[in-house]
Amino acid sequence: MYLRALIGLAEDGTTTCSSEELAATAGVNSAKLRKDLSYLGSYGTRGVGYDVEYLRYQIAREIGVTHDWPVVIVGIGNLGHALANYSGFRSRGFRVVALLDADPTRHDEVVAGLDVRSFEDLESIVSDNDVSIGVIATPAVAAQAVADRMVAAGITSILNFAPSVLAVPEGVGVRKVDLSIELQILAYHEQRKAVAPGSEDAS
Amino acid sequence: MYLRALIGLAEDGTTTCSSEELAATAGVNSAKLRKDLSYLGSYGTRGVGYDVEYLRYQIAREIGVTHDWPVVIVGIGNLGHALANYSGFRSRGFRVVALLDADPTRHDEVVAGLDVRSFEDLESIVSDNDVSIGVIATPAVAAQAVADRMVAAGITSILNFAPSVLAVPEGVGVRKVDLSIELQILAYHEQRKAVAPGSEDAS
DNA sequence: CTCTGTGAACATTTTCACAGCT
DNA sequence: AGCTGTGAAAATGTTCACAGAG
Repeated sequence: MYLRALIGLAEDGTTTCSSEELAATAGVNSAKLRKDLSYLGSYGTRGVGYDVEYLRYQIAREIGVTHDWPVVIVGIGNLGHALANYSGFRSRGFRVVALLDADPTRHDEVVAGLDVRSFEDLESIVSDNDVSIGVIATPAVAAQAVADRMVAAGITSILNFAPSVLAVPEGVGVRKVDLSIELQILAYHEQRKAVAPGSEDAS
Repeated sequence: MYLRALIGLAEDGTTTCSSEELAATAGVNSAKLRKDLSYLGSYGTRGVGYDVEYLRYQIAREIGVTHDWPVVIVGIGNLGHALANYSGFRSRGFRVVALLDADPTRHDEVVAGLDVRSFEDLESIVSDNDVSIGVIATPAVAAQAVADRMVAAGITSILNFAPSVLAVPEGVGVRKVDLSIELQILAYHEQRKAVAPGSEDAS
């Protein structure tokens, strides 16, 4: 979040910023921002603030986005399509090296300049491109099998868009994005507003 | 999460479950699950567990997904496309009533059985369908303007996929989904593994 | 005099552990 | 006997408030 905020400031031509400004841009409290950044080291200047470019580089280095990470996407339905075309990945240091789908009728398609390949090619793609991050955009029923195969092929981080909890071995990282849960959270607050109008936060 | 886990159990024919089982399905600790559910009331039976259907209904009622929520999606690029077609919304009580895009060349298109309409129609659509939830899938630069217009039209909850922090009035709920941040978190853990192999969690 | 970096205070979340219901 | 519901404890996260650097 801070990295993105810094990139935004840099694009606006800002060279220096205070914790207050950066916190506002990122949408957090300035004390929290300073505490968070303090864990990385002392990259600010007292009485002045932070140098945007310098801090940006330090954060990028810390979180490991100074070099490209090759990524494979499995499941080229609507969501896989969108992910393959999502420019935010490329601009943030991720390079989609392959799109895989179990459905052979999709293997003709070219999406985002890559042709959709067979899921059978997973192992060779992973070893050839040294891939350690996989994205699952399949239906829920297929997700666990895809994850197992990814892990067997040597992938150690999985971003899961399927609405299912994945069981993976120790040492494999999984993050889940569930679009409908986000909407349900909004609906919950909507309902509360309707029932008891008054105190409500905007987070 | 618990609701989804319960739906999964119900589909498998399970009629009763313990906090241990449900927690495992949802991927959390059983004590946490019991504490969470206790805030809703005492819907379990000591010595037995929870009735799947009963608990499912109680949670659905609590979070407000017993009736349909009309939703509008603004920005029908790749992501908007995917969201419009995402079956998870419909099955979880959300009904996409309109797809809007500022680009007139897209107004011919029919996506997911709905035709893409002009962003100018926002106000009438919101009032005609009593919409209180809006989804922003536009580029970052357009997001704030779209949000402002949504709020003016009467929308009080926004799901934002654009990588920008939205400023909204008190009382308007915003949730943000940033796909590249999730990948960055995985990359961070990958880098840590490479540097200092050993203790690593699989969350 | 301004703004960072940080110990200490405060707040929230998670887990433990067990009383008590069925 | 088995499992929920829940106080109390532990862990974690956030904010305050100020010493001290520039």
